[in-house]
Amino acid sequence: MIEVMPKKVDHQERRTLIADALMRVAADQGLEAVSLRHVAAEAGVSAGMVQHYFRTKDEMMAFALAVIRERSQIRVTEALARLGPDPSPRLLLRTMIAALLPLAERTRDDGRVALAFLAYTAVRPAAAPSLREDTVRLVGFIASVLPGRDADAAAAGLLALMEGLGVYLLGGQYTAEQALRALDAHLDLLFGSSTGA
Amino acid sequence: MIEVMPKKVDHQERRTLIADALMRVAADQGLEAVSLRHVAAEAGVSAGMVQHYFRTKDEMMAFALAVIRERSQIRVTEALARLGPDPSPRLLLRTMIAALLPLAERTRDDGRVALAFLAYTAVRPAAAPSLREDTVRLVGFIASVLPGRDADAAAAGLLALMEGLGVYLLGGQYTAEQALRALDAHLDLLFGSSTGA
DNA sequence: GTGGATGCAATGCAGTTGCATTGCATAGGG
DNA sequence: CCCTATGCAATGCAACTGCATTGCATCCAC
Repeated sequence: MIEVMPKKVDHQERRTLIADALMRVAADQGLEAVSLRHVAAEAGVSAGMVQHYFRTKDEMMAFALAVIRERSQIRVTEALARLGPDPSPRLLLRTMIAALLPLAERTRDDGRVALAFLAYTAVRPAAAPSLREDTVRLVGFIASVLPGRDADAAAAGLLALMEGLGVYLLGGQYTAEQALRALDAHLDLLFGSSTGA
Repeated sequence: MIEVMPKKVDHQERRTLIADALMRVAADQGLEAVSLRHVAAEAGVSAGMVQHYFRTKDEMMAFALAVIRERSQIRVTEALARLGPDPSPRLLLRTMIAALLPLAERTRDDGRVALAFLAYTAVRPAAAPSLREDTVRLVGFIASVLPGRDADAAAAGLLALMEGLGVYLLGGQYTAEQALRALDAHLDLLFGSSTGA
């Protein structure tokens, strides 16, 4: 490696460990409960160590956000990989969106944190560009597999539908079944079919 | 009046004034920046007065949330009133949804605060029931004017689309034009037409 | 008047925040 | 064998938090 490294610990691993703790705290007490000491306690390390790996709180937040984005990517990739080769566009989209929705209890925590960050970046536009990038890429991809004219608007709509379903799932307004029914109904419209899932 | 009232000020008006300040603070610094003193300063009153009108911070938050919900109601009602009598279902829905979206700069602040509260209640389910109520009512109303079978799922989808558009508008992912195009495209699908707005 | 309720300001307090600083243990490289 | 870079703990600090308390000015009922 290039560095001189008279060290022994894996820097990146430690940072991820801390980011995990931050996400746990944020998931059940909100982003506003995230503090150096709080995160440190949750991670079972000293507050000083957190400061050692993140010189500032914002740096820690930014890293956590990056972790979340990365994990979403991975979830999608895995879900798509579990499909056979050459799935139908409709199944592809349904699988991808279902993978991103906070449907299971385990993924709800991630969703809560993501939602908190959404509100966070709506006010502190510092980290917004990266989210924007993700969205643009997703819209482009969805549009590329959608039939019909004006695929861009339809793709934007589908993505927004997903986001809204996610929000309502987290707020308890929709049940998982309702959300999936709404998604399937929308896919029915887009693909002109009337088959369920 | 029923009360003994040896007072002179309008209690409700003061509370609304304070809630306004809270919303201004939340809109451009986030809900986590909301504190008694901060809100008081923004409202141009003493911190003690804020405590006088809201015995606890949570009480103040709850009141602000109620104000937001009420204002949304009003915006919708006004927008619908501006339509003539007997508008087409499609125009009705489009008008209603457009009234709820943070399209203009003025309404973006409200949207930011609403989004913050969404994340807030996703973690503190205390105020969630009232939001749930709103959603159920909206879904019911939308379903009642939608054509086609499975109007419930379609209504849930349309509402989720709206919420997602709102989120993306706030995050800067979508422009107002993109959001409206996506909305219209979706309405096209629902109503089987291909006319624009 | 006078008594009591009310509107509001001011202050105090314990707890928490982000961050800077200091101290020390280790561990390779020279 | 030193010695310098690193990992990490501990402490300190000013700022801030929500809230309780106190004090005073006003105003209405009597």
